[in-house]
Parts: sequence; C-alpha cells; structure tokens
Amino acid sequence: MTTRVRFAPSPTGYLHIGSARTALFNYLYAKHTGGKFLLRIEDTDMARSTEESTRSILDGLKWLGFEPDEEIIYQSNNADKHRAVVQKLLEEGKAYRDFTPKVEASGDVKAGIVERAKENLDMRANPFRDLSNEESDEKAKTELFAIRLKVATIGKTSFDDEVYGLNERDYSETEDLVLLRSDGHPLYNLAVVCDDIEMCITHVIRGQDHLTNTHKQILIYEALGKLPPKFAHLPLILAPNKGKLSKRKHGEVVSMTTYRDAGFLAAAFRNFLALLGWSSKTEQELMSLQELTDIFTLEGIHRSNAVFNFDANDERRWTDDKAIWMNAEYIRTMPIEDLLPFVKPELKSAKLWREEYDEDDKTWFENTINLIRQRFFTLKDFSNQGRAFFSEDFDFDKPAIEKNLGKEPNLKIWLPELAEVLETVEDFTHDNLQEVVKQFCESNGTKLGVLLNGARVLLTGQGVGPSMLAVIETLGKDKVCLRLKSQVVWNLSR
RNA sequence: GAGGACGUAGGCGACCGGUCAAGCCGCCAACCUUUCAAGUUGGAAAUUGCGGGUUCAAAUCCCGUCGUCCUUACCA
Repeated sequence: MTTRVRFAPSPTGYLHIGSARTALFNYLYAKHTGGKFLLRIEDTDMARSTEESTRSILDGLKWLGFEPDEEIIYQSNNADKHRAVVQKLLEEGKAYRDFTPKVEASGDVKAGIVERAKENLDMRANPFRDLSNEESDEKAKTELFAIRLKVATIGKTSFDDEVYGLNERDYSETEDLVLLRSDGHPLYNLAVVCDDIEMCITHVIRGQDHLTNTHKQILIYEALGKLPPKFAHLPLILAPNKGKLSKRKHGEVVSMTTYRDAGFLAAAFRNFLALLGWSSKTEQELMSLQELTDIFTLEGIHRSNAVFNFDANDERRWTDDKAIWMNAEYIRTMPIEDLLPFVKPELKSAKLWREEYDEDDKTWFENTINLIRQRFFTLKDFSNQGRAFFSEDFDFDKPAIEKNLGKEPNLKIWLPELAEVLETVEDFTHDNLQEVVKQFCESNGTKLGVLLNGARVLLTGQGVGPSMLAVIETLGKDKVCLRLKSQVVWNLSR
C-alpha cells in the first residue's frame, strides 16, 4: 500500500513556522516512501478562516516547494458528508442528541475549562445520553440539539505513536465529544476523521498538541468501524522563553513569507527546519531536499520540544542565527548557476537588473556575483550591500566613512591621484593592479590597507567586502576612476 | 483540578549500560592581512534539572521530586 500523508492547516493566519515544518516532514515522509503528499485546507471555522490566509499558506508552501500530489481538498466542501456520517451514527445508536442549551463561551475560554474540570464531573452523566429514540425524535421537532458521540463507560483508547510510543487513555478521561453543533456545523475531530478516511490517509503526521485529540479521533474511527491510520506526532517549536511561539506575541518571525521576503533561499530554510525536531544522527547538517528525502525516517524525530532561538531586540538576530548562517552558507557555496536565478529577480525588483547580464555581460555578472556572495547572508544583500556593483547610485555607510576615511586626511588627495595612475594601467587585472597600487603606496609612504580600505568606501560604499583588488578588477577601470575622483563622499563626511 | 509528554553547554542536538559526554550555530582568540560579519586554526562553555535506587559500571534502566510544555470547547 502506498503511503498517503496530508498537511492540513487551518487558514486562520499565515503559514506558521511550526506548520511549515509539519508540512516538510509530511512531504519528506511521502517522498521517502514513494507515497503521496496531499493538502487539505481545514476551513471549517467560518468565523476565523479567511481566504487571505489560505492564499498566504499556499504561497508559503509553494515557496518551500511542497506542491501537493493531488487536488487540494477544502474541508468546508465536505460538510454534508460529515453530517451524513453523524446521522448514520445517530441511527446506529453510537451517537445521541444532546438537548442541553448551548452555553456561549465568554471571556477566557481556557480558564473556564479549568474551572469546570475542577468539579470533576462524570463524563457519562449527560441526561440525554440514554433517551429513547422516540423521546429524542419527539424533542428534536421543537428543540435545538448538538450530537455527541456515545463513548463507552469502561475501556480505553490506545495507539502506538511512531514517535511517542504507546499512548493509552481511559474512556473516563474522554467526554462524549460533540460531533455536530446545534447549528448543524460539523466539528473538527469529526471532520478530520471523515476526510482522512475519504482521502485514504495512511499516516497522520502532525504536532503533538493533537496527542489527546487522537484518542477522540480513534473513538470516531471505532464507531465508524474503520481502522485508524498510523500516527506520528511531532515535538513543538517553542519561543526563546520556552513558551508558545505565537503569531500574536512574536509577529513576523513566525511567518514563512517573512523569510521569503527577507531574501532567504527555500533550500536553506528547509534545511534549517529539517533540523528542528529531527536529526539524521550523522554529522552532516547541510542537506539538499533529495538528501533529506533519502535519509528521512520517523525514527529520527525527537520527543522533546525545540526552541526557535531569536532576539527581537537584536537586529542581527531577528531570527534564529543558525537559520541565518545556513542561508549564508547556501548563498556562498551553492553552484553559481543555481544561485543566479534567485539573484536576478532580486536585482530586478531593486531596478538594478540589466538584460546584458544574461547576454554579453554574462561572464562578468557571474564573476561579480561569485565575488560578492562570499560575505552575504541573504538575497537582499545583493541589492543592498552589493548595489555599487550594479549602479552608480549607491549610499555610503556612515561608520565606514569614519573608520576608513576619517583616520587619514591625505586620502582625499591620494585617492584621486590613484585614479590618475590607474587610468594609465593597460593590464587591469588583479596581479598587475597589486603591483601598481603597491608602488603607489610606497611612493606616498602609506600602507596598502589604508589606501585600499579608503578606496573601498568610495568604490562600494561599504566598510567591508571582498578583496579590494578583486573589487577594482571587477568594477573595471572606468567606474573605479570615476568613483575615486568623485567628491561626493568628501562632502558627506564634512 | 485532572491526564499526558519532555528535561544533555546560550540555541540545535549525538552518545539509547562501559575510554577524558560527538558535531553544528553562537561566543572568544590567533592566523591570514587590504577590511570583514568570509576562510583557517585554536579556546571557553555541560558535576547530562535535582534526589534516591539497581549495577562492577548510568546521560543511558527504575522510583521520587522540581521545572517546562500540551490537552482537557457546540475552536481548530
């Protein structure tokens, strides 16, 4: 039997980092086993579900490269089927009508749950549980009712989780869960089970916050006379304070689209995500999607929750530093031809792209990207820090001006002079330039570093970057001489 | 309140009874030297939450304890 797994987000916000990892693991497991990866949008909560969220989630998945193998299922389309199933359970006496008036949730829902739980009520004490069919039918003509599953009094549900092992729960711990709301709306646990059955799901891989739901769902499977699928629950991803990582509290860092928009490579972020809650148990950490799918197993999934580490007060650590490092690592080590397709749109959106980069200047462009990528962290850096390589219109970094130009007043004279010298250079390549610049330094009695780093600011606007001689060679004689003579920066520093 | 899960350096995490407890990120330093947030090399950092027990031997097994998290809805 081929494995069929599904990722089933509810569209009540953008694609959360934890959901993204759930999607990843589902995807990896499907591909590893040669099975299918399916997508189901659980939009049954009409009050909170939005189309915008659905779009955002789809965008996030697309960016990560997880295209479903079959048509996307929208759970809300199956409501009639869900109701039919409940009707059947009702007729079979496996469910019953509960005429207790609905109590509207007010204030803190969680607190209310805890309060009620303290009373330690008998879960089977519902007065309508054993109403005769006749009485129930009669009452149903005039009164509203929810439909609950009739959970047996004695016994327990159990399942062998692929990650957490054997889970058991006494029936007495589980209430007669509501299947259908009094307004006829099917509830989550029912909908999930019905859809998973219809989609022939073989493995349910989801967050461990569903561990107790699983017991309820197994009860539904049993009532339906169906065999439950295998379950694999994933450890949670926590915030730095080990609390819940929430959209409300933590904002953008948890959204997938943030990373796409911040210039992350999907490959890098996937790789980072894979290492959160799963381990290959080898020392290799950099893995392509193919490598990940090859070695991914459910046994490698951890039981302990992982912390997504970031510091909202530190600009450089706005997200997990390993994620940033991973992205930088990909940018500077991936095959240049694989990187270029990502650089192009980035430059385009910054209006720095020129068609020649794909044609006559292709070699120059490749060499340049190859040179500057060594110190970049995100795709954004190509259009920000790397701007001077593609445009005359670039900014000068203030600290760089002070550090590299401020200490040696003579630079204001030397740099234009250097331009004069460079203009006469025929062989404008690294080694020869080195000789020329060295000689220039000697005759002026200054150090190579002072001069080159001063030039760095005028030529790139930055205080740091690749080897200056390589930069000079890459920029070419015209631009170099023009910028070295420019007075703009000197006026700025005044 | 109840049920459950988890607990190895700041973070991710190896080691699932047997040498000085891997590796990665981060941090620090040196080197390179024309800078650096790159590269190379090195370093600091964990009495494996705590306390018992089993054993010749425990991070690894058992019990307790503390802490954290999840669940406990006519939300998903």
